[in-house]
Amino acid sequence: MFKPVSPKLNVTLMEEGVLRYWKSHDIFHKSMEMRKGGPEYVFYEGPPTANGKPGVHHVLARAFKDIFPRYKTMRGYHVSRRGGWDTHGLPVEIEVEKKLGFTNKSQIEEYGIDRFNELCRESAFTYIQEWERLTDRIAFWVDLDTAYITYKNEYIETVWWILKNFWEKGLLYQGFKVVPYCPRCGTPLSDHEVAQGYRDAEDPSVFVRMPLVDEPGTSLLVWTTTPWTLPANVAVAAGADVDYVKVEHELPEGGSEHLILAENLLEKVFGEHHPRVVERMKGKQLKGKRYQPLFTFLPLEKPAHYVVLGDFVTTEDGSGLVHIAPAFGADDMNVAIEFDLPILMTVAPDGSFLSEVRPWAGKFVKQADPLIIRDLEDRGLLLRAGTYTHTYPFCWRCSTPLLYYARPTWYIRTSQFRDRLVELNNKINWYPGHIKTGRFGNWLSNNIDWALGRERYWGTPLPVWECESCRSQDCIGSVEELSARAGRDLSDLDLHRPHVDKVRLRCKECGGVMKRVPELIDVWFDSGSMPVAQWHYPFENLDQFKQQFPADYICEAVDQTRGWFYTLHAISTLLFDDISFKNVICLGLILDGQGQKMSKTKKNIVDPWEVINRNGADAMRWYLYTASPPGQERRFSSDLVEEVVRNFTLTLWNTYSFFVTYANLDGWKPVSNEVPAYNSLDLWLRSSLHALVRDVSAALENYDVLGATRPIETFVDQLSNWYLRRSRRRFWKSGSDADKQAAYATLYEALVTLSKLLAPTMPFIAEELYQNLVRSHDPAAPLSVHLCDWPAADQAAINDSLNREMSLVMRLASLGHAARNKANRKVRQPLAEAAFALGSAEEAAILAAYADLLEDELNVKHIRPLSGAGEAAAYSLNPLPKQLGQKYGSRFPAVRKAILEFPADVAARELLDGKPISVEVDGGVLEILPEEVEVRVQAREGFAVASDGPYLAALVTTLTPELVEEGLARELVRRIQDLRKTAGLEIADRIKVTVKATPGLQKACRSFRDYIMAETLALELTFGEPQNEAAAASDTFDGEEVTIGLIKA
RNA sequence: GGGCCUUUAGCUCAGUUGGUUAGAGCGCGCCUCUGAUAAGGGCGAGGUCUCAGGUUCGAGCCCUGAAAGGCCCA
Repeated sequence: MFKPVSPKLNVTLMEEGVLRYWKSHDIFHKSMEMRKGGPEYVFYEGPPTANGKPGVHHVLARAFKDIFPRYKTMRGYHVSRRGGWDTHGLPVEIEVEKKLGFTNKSQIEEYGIDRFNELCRESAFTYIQEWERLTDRIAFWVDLDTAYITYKNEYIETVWWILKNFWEKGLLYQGFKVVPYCPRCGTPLSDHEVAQGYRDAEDPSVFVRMPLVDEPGTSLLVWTTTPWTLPANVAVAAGADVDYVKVEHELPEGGSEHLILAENLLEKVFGEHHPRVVERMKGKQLKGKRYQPLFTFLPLEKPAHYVVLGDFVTTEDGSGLVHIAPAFGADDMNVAIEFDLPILMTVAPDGSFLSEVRPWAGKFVKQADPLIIRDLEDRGLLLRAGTYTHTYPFCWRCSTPLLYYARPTWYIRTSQFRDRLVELNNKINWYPGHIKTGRFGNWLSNNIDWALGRERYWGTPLPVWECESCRSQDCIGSVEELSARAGRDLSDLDLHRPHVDKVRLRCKECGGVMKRVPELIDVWFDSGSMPVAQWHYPFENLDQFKQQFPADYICEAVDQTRGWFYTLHAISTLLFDDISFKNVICLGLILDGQGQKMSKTKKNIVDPWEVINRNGADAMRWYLYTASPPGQERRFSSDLVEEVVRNFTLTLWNTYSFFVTYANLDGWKPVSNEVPAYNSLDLWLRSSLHALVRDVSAALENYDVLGATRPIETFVDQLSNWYLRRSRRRFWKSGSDADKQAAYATLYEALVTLSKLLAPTMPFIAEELYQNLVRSHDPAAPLSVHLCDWPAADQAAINDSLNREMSLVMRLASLGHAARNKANRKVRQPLAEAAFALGSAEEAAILAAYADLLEDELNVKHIRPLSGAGEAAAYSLNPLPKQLGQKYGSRFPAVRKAILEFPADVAARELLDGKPISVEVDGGVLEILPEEVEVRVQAREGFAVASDGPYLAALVTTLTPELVEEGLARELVRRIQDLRKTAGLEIADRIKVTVKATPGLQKACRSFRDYIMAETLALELTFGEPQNEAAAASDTFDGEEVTIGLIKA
């Protein structure tokens, strides 16, 4: 016996039961142990931060992460999937700051970094239980017991080891990074803070002459809205492919000068009557031209004041020549690094000019703007000054205009590896493919050095110590090294601030005291180090690391292209000259039902628990897999998930429930030692099933999630709504013949195979089916579907022509139904004949082979082809453009015309017979093949017809008294069955029926007495007034009246 | 401003190397089937395939440009 299955499914109850089963049998760990010794499949978990609640987007990522480890396990791979937690960084600090009511960094220092970091350590796991609960509930199998944690000393030590490696290769250096900075608050602002403070602002707009050194009388015309940055100018940037012109500009005081600017901006700068163009050139021709500096307040340590090229140069505004002050612009700084330009720092951290900038020393830079403009004017360097309105960021706290301001920081010289990063990226398999050369590839080929330093508290400290006296620096790569240098055992030292800051080393150069530099490192370096640091490599676990590097598969959302995807790739490239992941699925964002991004402020966040509690984790997962290609953003609402349950889960469930119900009634058991007597429907289903196994397997091998899921939906639909619908009678009939055995065997095979195909994607329902269908009869079978081997496609069962035949039969059935509808003949009324017109002789044979099936489906007594001679009233020809167009190209219109002018009935006869016709085109004769023309037919009067392309269904709708009687009998059966249901009888209960009917119906009832009794499982059928104790009902139909009573026999 | 993605029915999405009549599901209306079904079937309403050019015998698909939306970066 199978466990009885109700057609009603309580999804959450079922899933929770499965969860308990997995837990009590420790299935997850068994799935890993079982495959020990098998080939390794490596999955890396991109560590989430547990200081916020998990949301739908986390379910998305976790759902996609889960598929392949499960699939590969079933394929025999050993997949240890270690979890991980990202614990450092600003988000954690901000939460703690909020809790403490802090608004700036000095409060943290007053409070004590020690205590502050302890709170951060706790806060990092505020929602750990939420995460564990959700991870568990959605059946993301990841090993959280052994999860790596980025704040552990061992983890940090490996990160130090990596940094030391970079240090020794000369890749770690100190430079400047331009950040949005509030001069009043004295602090840089994060992107998030900057975004809050954009406003329209009016700034100066000045055009300045920069006279060329080697071409007297010629100046570059340069535009800026921040005159205060001009004293820090070191270069002018031009666009390589921008068209520039040299113009002859008349001076008001007489004479003329030459100015260089972008051609596109001539009119914007000078108006319609712009000066005469005397020369044209591309930006790259300007490269290297030297000009006289506007100011010389600061000494230059490197060559400066020449034209460089920058891809950020546009011709929207200004002159197309961009003034470069590396200290005050991010683009400017990148150019400075690229061209090795000096960086002139003219401004103090409070926003005032340094004393070296003599005329304006101590003045706030924005207030100095007018003075600088006047100075330039006095020296004849100003062409024009005006104002310019644009959006500009202000401090959200104090409304001071922000300055872009260079702060000293540490960099990793990743740009040195730019080409290698790109090369290695070519070895990575990206989904969707465009990320590889698009968003990620572009990012790599424009790689700039990684700004590593952070002036914060909770994170991995930069292990660089600097000598107080000689400024020499050392990088420390392990605790052991630190102990040795410090001259004491530091193995118990917490490597976080402030403890590590207290460690002083002796300078190797001068014997002075070395202190650690104040910076932490970018938290992204932590997670990017994860392939190495999770194992505390190379201090231990050398084998594990080797075995688990690189990853076969990682999966995160698209926002990680410049996050984790990049840091993983950059670190492994610099460290090992190798990739760290082979296949990656890059997910799109989740939007709400209206296509808006989910955000706390919009209050449109969908709580995953709401969805899970209502429709279950399987349905949620399935929706995420099937809704759209993985890389695409997807709308999400719980209504859409509910649709999955209704259309897919319940269809599958009810097929399963049907099977179990009848298998139990018949005492059917799975047997494997004999080949069932399959009928054509069985063969078709098995052909589809094994094609499905083949296709789903191939899709999973290719990381094609859509291809691994949508075909299953189609199959389940056909299984339920065609195979089962057409096979029901085979299960109903009493006894146990070979045909019935074949039906059971086929349906059973389909359901068991489906449970395995669904195991990676819908792990719960897969398990539920498997337990009842397999485990209940085979105690020796694996404990769980997730411990099973992946099914193999039986190539011999796959028969493509069978699939084509059946889809023709379905199409004809559909046409038959349409014809019935048009004739207003309901299906319950049997009809004498249905005739079909077909496209070829071959198709006529298919019709004959499936005549029984169609007769049953359409409730007609006889199925046959439409006779060409007497019944087809008219033919028309449809020249098929695909075939003919490809064959004849531009001659197609003429060929088509010739075919349409050919006598249609003559052509039809030949073509339907499989013979070609000859038509004359442009004086030549062409042979047109049957497969190149579709023959359409119209039936003569007297049929109810429906057609579709070459196919036509024609019904004979005239009714004989016998047909009418049979129709009535079926009506009666229908009503008795309804009554059985409402009376609450079991499917197999036998009944006694009493019928009181008007004469016509009573006569029909007598004629079809056996049929009625067989259909309704009636042991007795009597005529007369129903007894009092019986369930009874009265009804009127087709002009007849009836009262039915029934009682359980 | 740059890069990438998206735009097909009221909604969610398919749409093969370009083929003339652009599909499915949900929702809506009418009809129908049913002792597995929360379902199924048929018919209908609902489309300027975002727009404009171009290539082609033929464009939802290819090319160019534009618009709108999204993400990332400035």
